[in-house]
Amino acid sequence: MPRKSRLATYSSPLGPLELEVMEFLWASGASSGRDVFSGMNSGRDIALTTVLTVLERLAKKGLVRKEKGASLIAFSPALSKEEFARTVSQDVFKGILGISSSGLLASFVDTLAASDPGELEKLSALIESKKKELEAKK
Amino acid sequence: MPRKSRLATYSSPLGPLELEVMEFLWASGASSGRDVFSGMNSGRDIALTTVLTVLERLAKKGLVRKEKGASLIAFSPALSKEEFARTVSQDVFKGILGISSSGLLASFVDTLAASDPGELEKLSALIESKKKELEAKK
DNA sequence: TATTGTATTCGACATTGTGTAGAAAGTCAA
DNA sequence: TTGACTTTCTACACAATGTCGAATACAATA
Repeated sequence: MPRKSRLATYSSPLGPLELEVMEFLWASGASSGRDVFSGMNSGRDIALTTVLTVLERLAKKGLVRKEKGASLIAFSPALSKEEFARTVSQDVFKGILGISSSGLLASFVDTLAASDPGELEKLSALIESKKKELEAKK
Repeated sequence: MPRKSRLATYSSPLGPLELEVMEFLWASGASSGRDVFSGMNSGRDIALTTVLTVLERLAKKGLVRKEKGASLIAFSPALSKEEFARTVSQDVFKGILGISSSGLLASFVDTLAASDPGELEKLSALIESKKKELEAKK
C-alpha cells in the first residue's frame, strides 16, 4: 500500500527555496515572475524557470495567488507572513503537544528568551489576558 | 546543483510509521523487533521486515539504541519522549521565530490554552524565573 | 551433521516533495 | 512576420519514507 499522507506531527510546508520566494513576496507584494527572479538575490545561481516552477507550486498549495495583471501575471502572497506563521505554528504546536507537553514549555521559553528577551513581556501579558478570558467563559 | 539539506525551517524528523514505532518503544521500553511488530497494533497490515527497517533507520538517526540481548537484539529509545520533544521543539521554535515572531506568541498561548489551560500557570512561572535569570546575568 | 525455524541484514521498488531547468507554446509590439 | 519575452510543460535528480522479499546467519534439534 502506498503512503497516505505526510507527517502526522509537525508539518513542514516549505523548502528553503520556496521559503525564499515567499520572503520576497512578503517583502515586495505582488510581483511578476521575473521580478521575483531578479529580486531574490540568493547567493545561488537559479534559472528563471526554476523560480516560476516554485511560484507555480506555491500557488497550487494556496500560499500564492496568481493573477493576470495588465500584461504580465502577478504573484502575490495569499497569506501574510504573520498569518502563515500562525497557521504553521498552530499545527506544529499541536503536533508537539501531542507527543509530550512536559519540557515543551521550558524549551519554548528558553528559545524565546535567547532570540528576543523582550518578547517575554509580551508573552506574560498574553497569558494574563488568556487567563482572564478563560475565567470569563466559566 | 543538487539539493543540500532538508528543510531550513521546521525540521520534521519522523514520519508516521516511525513515530508509531517510537511511541511503542517509549511505552514499552527495550523490545525485540518482533515485539514491536506485534505490539504495534496499527490498523495497518505491515510486514515484520518493514518494522525492522524502520527500527534500523531510527537507529541510524540516533533515536533508537540497538543492543544484543541474550539472544535477540533489543531496541530501545535513545531519548525519552520528553527529551525528544524538547529537541524537536527547540528546532521548530527557532524556525518559526525566524519567520515571524509576531502572532506566534498569541498562537502558542491559544493552542496551549485549548489543550491544557492548567499549563498556562506553569508557563507564567517559567517566564518569571527566566526573567529573573536574565536580570541576574546583567 | 543436516534440518528446520527464526533472526537479522541487504537490496529494491514506489511515492512524494523539492530543486532544477530546457523545450515548447503563447503573446505582443515593431 | 519576426523577435523577444512570458508562461506552460515536461522531465530529471535526489532524499525521505513506506514497503518488502531474498539472502544470510544462527541456534536448537531431529
